[in-house]
Amino acid sequence: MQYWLMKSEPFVWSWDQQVAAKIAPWTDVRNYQARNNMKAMKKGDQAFFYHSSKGLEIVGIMEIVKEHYPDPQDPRFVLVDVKALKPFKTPVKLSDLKTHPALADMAMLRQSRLSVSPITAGEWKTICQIGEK
DNA sequence: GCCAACGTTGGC
DNA sequence: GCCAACGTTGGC
Repeated sequence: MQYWLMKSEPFVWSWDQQVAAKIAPWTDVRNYQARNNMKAMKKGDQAFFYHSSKGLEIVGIMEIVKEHYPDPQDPRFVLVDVKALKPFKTPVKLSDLKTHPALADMAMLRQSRLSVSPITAGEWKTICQIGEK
């Protein structure tokens, strides 16, 4: 199983909307590196939901329920379907990620503009421990 | 609102 | 294929 982090601006698509929608496609990724990460996703993989621009925190965990398929808006890009699994008790702030020594190599920190990035198993565990406190 | 860090575009 | 100019993302 692989782990991911997916960013969304909450005023465009928020965690609460994701929860209400149950299963929804992850749309509007227009970056090839992010797309390639989406193509690498397998059914059953888990992903953090991160609120960018406003919030700046990981708010919960999602599961990939359908692997990549062409984006009808632009066939060069793809969609995956995701489902909210559970919210964090304590959202994990960007500032927490930045200050934690075990997370210094996180892909999203190294490349802040990448909207879909891989998370290692170790990073996943560390972040979940903070979020479930 | 600013700006750093990228990514994309288009002329050559 | 290079690179300057421009556009976008996203934190501050």
